[in-house]
Amino acid sequence: MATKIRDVAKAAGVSVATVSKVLNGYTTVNENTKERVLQFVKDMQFYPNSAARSLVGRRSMTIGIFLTTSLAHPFFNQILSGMEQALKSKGYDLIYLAQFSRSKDYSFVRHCQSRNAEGVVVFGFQREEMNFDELIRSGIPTVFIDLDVKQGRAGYISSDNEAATERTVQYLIGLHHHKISFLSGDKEAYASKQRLQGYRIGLERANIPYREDYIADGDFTRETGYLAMKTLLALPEPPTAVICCSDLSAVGALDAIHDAGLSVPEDISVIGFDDIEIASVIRPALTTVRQNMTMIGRRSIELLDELINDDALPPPEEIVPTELVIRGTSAIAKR
Amino acid sequence: MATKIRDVAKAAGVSVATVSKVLNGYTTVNENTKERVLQFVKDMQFYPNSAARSLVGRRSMTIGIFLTTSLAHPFFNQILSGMEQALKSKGYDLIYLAQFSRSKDYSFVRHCQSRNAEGVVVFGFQREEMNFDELIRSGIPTVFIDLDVKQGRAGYISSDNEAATERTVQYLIGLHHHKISFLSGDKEAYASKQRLQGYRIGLERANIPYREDYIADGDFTRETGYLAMKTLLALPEPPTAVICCSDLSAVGALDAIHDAGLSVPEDISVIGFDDIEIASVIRPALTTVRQNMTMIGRRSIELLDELINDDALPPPEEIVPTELVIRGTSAIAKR
DNA sequence: TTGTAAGCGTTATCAT
DNA sequence: ATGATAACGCTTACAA
Repeated sequence: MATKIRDVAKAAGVSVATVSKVLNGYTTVNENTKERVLQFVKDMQFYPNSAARSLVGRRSMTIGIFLTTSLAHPFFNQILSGMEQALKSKGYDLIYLAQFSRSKDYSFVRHCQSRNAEGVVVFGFQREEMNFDELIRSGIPTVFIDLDVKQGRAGYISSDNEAATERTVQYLIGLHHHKISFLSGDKEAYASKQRLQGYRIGLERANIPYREDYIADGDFTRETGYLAMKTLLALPEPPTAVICCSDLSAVGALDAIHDAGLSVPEDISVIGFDDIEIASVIRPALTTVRQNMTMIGRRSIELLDELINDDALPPPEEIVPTELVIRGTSAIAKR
Repeated sequence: MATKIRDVAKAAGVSVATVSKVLNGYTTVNENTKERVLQFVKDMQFYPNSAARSLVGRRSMTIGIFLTTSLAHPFFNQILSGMEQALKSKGYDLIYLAQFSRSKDYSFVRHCQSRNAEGVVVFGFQREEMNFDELIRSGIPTVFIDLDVKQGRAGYISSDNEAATERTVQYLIGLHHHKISFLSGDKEAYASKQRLQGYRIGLERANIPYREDYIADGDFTRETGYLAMKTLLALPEPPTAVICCSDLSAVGALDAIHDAGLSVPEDISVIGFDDIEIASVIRPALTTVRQNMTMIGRRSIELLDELINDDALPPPEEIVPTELVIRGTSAIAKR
């Protein structure tokens, strides 16, 4: 059986109330008693039962996470790894709310409450995909990753998608590209929209007209990247550079380009997004926008912790810088 | 505020005990009352508070997971995705025990107890790396992934590492390779040991002598794969085929081979392990052993569930089949 | 078939 | 400075 507060109290010759006070940092306890109690807590390896704690309304030190694993999340490891540091230093454990379902009966809020989660991180969803309104209205501290919700007690964190593509466009223009395509991820995805926006701004700043036919649809996967690139190549005036919404779709685009007998970067420059491991492994290595997923993971927890500890705090909105990593798939435009 | 059992009872005009009985599947409750209660439970979106439930000794429906994220786990997503299905169907949520620490004071057991985890999955550790003895002795149902613990209430699940490399050796011998190297992962890792064992058996069955100098050290990463391959290439009689312990180290090996001015598969055949996305993206695509991580994830939860529900159950030991995926980095040995 | 009430381990209020 | 004790939301004898 696990050690209980009662056992510790008995051993230390004090009441449970005193032990509890020591553990909860009350200053009204004698220094000597405190020392003794702490010693027993340590020796007896007393870990307070979190259920009992939650029940009396004390902090549960639990953060919930809602996740779609059905989608491909090539970097959830990195996010988790980033989260871990923050969770440790703030003292939380993380509960993956697997019972989440898409059925009408399901309630985010009820689920969180039943698990006594103090706050929740949401990752991998699109805005309209789920009924997040109930969650947002509930006042449960929430941090969305890659979804711009900023309302009540719900804020978000994401990469600087817009700035990233704007910079990428500038970079390509610097290489004398004028026919620049944008290979979109899922058009409904927040990240895709932001990146498209940055693309438009980039062109505008350089006085290059925006062409509808230079926008190709995809959904972040290699397969759609391939298909989309084929379409672009079939254009009467195909692009000399293409900005992709993911490294995977960039790989698909590269496949299509090779199949068409063209070469990269001589004929066409290709830029990815994410900087997953694949990017540096393929030949030529992929020029891409590196997302700092570790940072996003860490900060998501830190932001949530702040939200939990201060209910007057306005919803956070944090944009994490990306970095253009120039490798072998981009070069000066062919004359 | 969240709906409580008391609220439901009041609304349905019964006692809390009756509601509880309905929820816990007691048969001693009138069919009509049951229906009515269930209707209210649904309408009022009543989710029982799991802390209160755990406290009275009922099931917490919580499974813990200990993980090293410090190592690279390119497929934790897949494991999690496999787990998800099983968690859903069995009704568990998964708590990531982030407060885990390597300090002397830390106790796996206490941590699990304090969180009321009914069982725990352990992934990414080596046997001697942590003090698992306390956990194993505690009687907490435990499933280790990729670590052969089978004792008390702790069992394990892993790929058929040994058979996998034995089959790979056979395959290479079928291609007339006789000088076959083994590029090890971390030598202390369970998976590495098993794979080395399979390699030895494979050679033995074909009456090919085992050569110490054909074994190269690594740690699953691209960097050590590169270094190890360099060493092998510097041998007076270099191998014509090399079996790597991960796809990443295979990529490193390929780099070294190219740097030496040799080509794959013409001069040397290279086989990876894992079948991560990179394997099918590189050119030539990597011949590799595919691990079914989704299956491992799903089964780890199912096994744990069985262990939880039957305390007479002997510790499980489940070996998940792998599959040799033949692509472009393996060919008939050069004459 | 239903209800009453004790108890799970902890915190917090109120005495002492 | 310390200790009794009610309360948290639920399950489960036991009583009715």
